[in-house]
Amino acid sequence: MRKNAKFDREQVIDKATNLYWEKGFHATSMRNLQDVIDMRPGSIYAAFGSKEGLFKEALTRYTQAGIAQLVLSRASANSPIAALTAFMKLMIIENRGSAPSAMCMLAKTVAELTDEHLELLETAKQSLKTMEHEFEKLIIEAQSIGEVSKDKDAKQLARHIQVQISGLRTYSRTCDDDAPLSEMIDDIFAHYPF
Amino acid sequence: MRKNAKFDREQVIDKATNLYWEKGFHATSMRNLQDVIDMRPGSIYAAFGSKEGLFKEALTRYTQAGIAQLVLSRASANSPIAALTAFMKLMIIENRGSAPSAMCMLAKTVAELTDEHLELLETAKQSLKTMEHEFEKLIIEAQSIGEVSKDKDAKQLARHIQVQISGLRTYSRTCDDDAPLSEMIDDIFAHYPF
DNA sequence: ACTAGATTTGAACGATCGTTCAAGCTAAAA
DNA sequence: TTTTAGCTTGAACGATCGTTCAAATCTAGT
Repeated sequence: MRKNAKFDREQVIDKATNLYWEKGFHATSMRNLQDVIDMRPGSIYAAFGSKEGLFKEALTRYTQAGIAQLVLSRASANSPIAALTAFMKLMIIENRGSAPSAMCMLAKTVAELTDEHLELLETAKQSLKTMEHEFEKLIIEAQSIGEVSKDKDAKQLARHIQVQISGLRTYSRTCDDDAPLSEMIDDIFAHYPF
Repeated sequence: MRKNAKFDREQVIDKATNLYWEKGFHATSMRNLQDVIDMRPGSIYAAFGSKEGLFKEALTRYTQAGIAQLVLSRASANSPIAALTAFMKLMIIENRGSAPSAMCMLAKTVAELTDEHLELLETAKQSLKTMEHEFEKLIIEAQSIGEVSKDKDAKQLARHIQVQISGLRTYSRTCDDDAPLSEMIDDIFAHYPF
């Protein structure tokens, strides 16, 4: 006993996440993963159980990274709404070229998977709800400092943001021009329901 | 020659479209398709060339059906905006249970595919642009009858609708409740940018 | 240095993938 | 009725799929 795994679990999950994010669940083969994370099948199955198991960890990792990025955006912004704006521009515009996919991995997953992979589907749905709740917390903060009216329903506003992100990231796949995207993001917080 | 194909090409493409729409390109196997459309591989390849060829025809068929539905909505509505509202409620809420997927097949395709299937990806992107243009035509009609201000940019409004549809259909995958969806659709045309 | 137990390796499994094609069938033309 | 050209059939192809496991390797504890 006592022999510890020699691979860096976090690094491996990161690489797997990027591949899954780029190609989707079905188009990613275990052999693709073997190459990218530089592990042999036996080790992968010992560590993660199955292709689904590794994907599930990738979803979790992706969600944690998303929340961390939102926290980071809040830290470097002057207000909650400024943070949300910066976060959206980062996800939708700035990272468009460098990220594995312009799509949100969670949205891409709920779009791709069916009941055939119910557990993964539910995990992705739950993660989207988690992100929505993080948006809601920022909106409540905005209300507490008077940046957003207390008359508004924070849940409704959070839902609105979630819809806009999904819509804009899908739309960004069909247009190369950044300008309308940036304009639309600014408009979100300048008009109803804000 | 003289011997005609005995299968009904339109019916076959319809069935293939529904299967591709439900499962996506990669998760749909030629054997799944063989079962659903009741043709043997040789006939399928003679008629459509490849899995990609059949998918391309499915995308085209799906787009034509979408446009036809929009025309139908316009015919039974009193105004262009009422038509757009009805169309969105139909796509996003009413057909949610009966359609192969809650997602738009075009959005699902641009989310799933990468440059590895460039031709299909471009076809789907183009079809989304086509739908957006159809929305624009309805908005211009709305402007001509005074339902929408002529000061507004029809292209911008059409883009806005496209984003809302993608966003709402993705969101509808994560929530079972129809009420917020219906409310959000009504809100689109009651507030900025309309 | 030796042992023991965990990890890693990579060949191999049966299943399924997209696709092909020779043979059989069918129906219009002769 | 025979011919003939196009359509249909389904077995089969090589490739690749997700996964397994016995053997080799490694390292902490003695």
